[in-house]
This record gives sequence, structure tokens and C-alpha cells, in this order.
Amino acid sequence: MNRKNPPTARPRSAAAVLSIGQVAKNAGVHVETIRFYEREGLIAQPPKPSMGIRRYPQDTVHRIRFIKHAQALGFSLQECRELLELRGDDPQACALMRHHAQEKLSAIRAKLQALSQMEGVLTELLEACQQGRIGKDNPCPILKALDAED
Amino acid sequence: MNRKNPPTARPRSAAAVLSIGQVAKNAGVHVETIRFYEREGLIAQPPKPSMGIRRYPQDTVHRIRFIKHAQALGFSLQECRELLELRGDDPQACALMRHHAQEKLSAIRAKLQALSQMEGVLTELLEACQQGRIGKDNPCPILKALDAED
DNA sequence: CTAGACCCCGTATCCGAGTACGGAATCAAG
DNA sequence: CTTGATTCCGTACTCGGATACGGGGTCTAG
Repeated sequence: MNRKNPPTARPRSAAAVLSIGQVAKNAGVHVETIRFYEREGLIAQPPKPSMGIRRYPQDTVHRIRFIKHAQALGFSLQECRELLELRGDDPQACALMRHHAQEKLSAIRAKLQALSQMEGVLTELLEACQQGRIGKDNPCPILKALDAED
Repeated sequence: MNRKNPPTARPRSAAAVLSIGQVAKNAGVHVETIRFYEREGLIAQPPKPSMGIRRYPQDTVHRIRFIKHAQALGFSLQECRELLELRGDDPQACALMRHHAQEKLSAIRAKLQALSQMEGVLTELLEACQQGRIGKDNPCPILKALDAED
């Protein structure tokens, strides 16, 4: 159990062996996304052996997964670009990463606040709208709120 | 109390009296925004009296405020376009408005869930990153998580 | 009457994260 | 050898909500 792949099975520094389509499939993205990331400098474009197709190292797959994981935590591609620099065993990297993560956490909490503000107002308005039937004299509370002067 | 504006004070169907700049100032938006809304069909563009400037009715200000209020509750301009149709005293409008509001509330709650998921993961990772100093053998938990296979 | 502010109109640009298109070349299978 | 799938490459487009630019016309105060 928990047996790691023997060195022969998945060498960490494998040669460039994958076509772009295989990288895409392994990383779970579209080919165009890889091209896009290359243009954006997020991943390196391997040299083209004139009269042939490019071959990508396994690490490209890891880089893309890294990006996708960071995105899932709310990081933009620009931020991913910075985070990718921190990959590796640099002891300073951890502190920087922590800093980025804390900033992102603050940003997420700010968004959460804004959204739950919206949720609160909408909920209130909907409650006001349920009770006391509308139509006679008093207008829809929601529409009234949207029409409000202030 | 609750006295409605006498017809003489603020006639509901006032004549077209405002320049676009005055509308902008009163509504708290930029002139370009008004032009943009006109292009998008959110507000009507008054006819131009050839050799002169356009004059906007007061209601344009109200429409823009309406849009801004709806935006503040999370509605897109496309949705605002639909909500604007509901302005007025139509008894059906309230039911439709309520429906839109409920849908939006669900969408907001979904976003809240997604964001608080992110918040949770980031918080956990940051906690794991604080305790147990890094650098010797064990890598930064956050970077490790981003590098994870799955 | 002139300077400066405002208005008109069309077009282009921005952000972010891709997606789409299309022609040419190359690869893999039958 | 032919057919179909991939790859390559550049360019353009998408969505949403504006914002910016530029060269005119018009309005208002002094």
C-alpha cells in the first residue's frame, strides 16, 4: 500500500515525451489552454524540432495542475505566475506563499462580506414581499426599493 | 405624513429638461455610462432637435438609479433590462420580480458557498503552515497542496 | 466675440481567462 | 497511399461593464 512509483516508472526529471494533446488530457485542460498559457509565459514552450511536433516534459502537466489548484483557491493567472516561482524547496518560498495566501484570504473574506450583504438585503426584501398581499394600493416592496430615491 | 408630491411640485411626467451631463450628475454616473446604457437599450435616447443638444426627462435619472440599485443586489445589466420592464403598477410585475429575486438569491448563495469553500481550504492550509516550522524536511503545506497530484 | 465648458458621435481599448477559426503540415492506421 | 486525427501558428472573438479618445459642434459667461 502507498507504494511509490519506482524510479524507473516515473522518473522525476523525465525526458520530454508528451505531445501537447497528451499534456492536455493528463492535466485536464484543452489544448488551446496550454497554448494560451505558453503565450502568457506560465509554462515554457519546448523547442520545436523542425519538421516535427513539440514534446513536453511531465513537469508541464504538474505546472498546469498547480495553476488549476491555485485558481480553485481564487488566485488569478497573474498571481499563479508569481506562485509558480515559489515551487521548489526554497525555505523563503514558504513565507512568501503564506503571505500570498493571507492576502487572498482577506480578499475572499471581503467578497464574502459583499455577497452576504446582498443576500441579506434580498432576503429582507423577499420577506417583505411575501407577507401582505400586493396589488391594491401598496406596490411590490422589491420594485419599490429599486425605485427608491436613495 | 406620507404626503405624496402634489402634482405641481414634482410632476411625475416632467418635460424633458436635463442635459446628459445633468442626468449623469443626478444619477451619480459618468456621461459615458449613460451613452453606453443608451447603446445597450437600457434607457431611451431622446430625439435630437437638429442643431442642439438632447434633453432628457427626469425619469431617465430614476431609471439609472433603478439600474444601479439592481446592480448592487447582484443583477447584471441584462437582468436589469428585464427588471426595468416591471417598473410600474402592474400587479403581475410583483410576482415576476419576486421570481427574479429568488433566482438571484439562489445564485448569490451558490457563490457564497463556493467562496466559503475557498475560505475554508485556505484557512486550513494557513493553519497547517503556521505550526511546525518548515524548511528542514517538510515542505510548505500550501505549496505542497498546490503541487498535489489530485 | 471669444474662451472654456459641455455635448455629439463613432470607434477603440481595458480586464480576465480562455474559446474559436482556419489553412498548412505532420503523424498514425489501414 | 489515402484518410482522418493531431499539431502548428496566427489572428480574432467572447462576455460584462464600462472607460478612453478624438475631432468636431454648441452653449454660456464675461
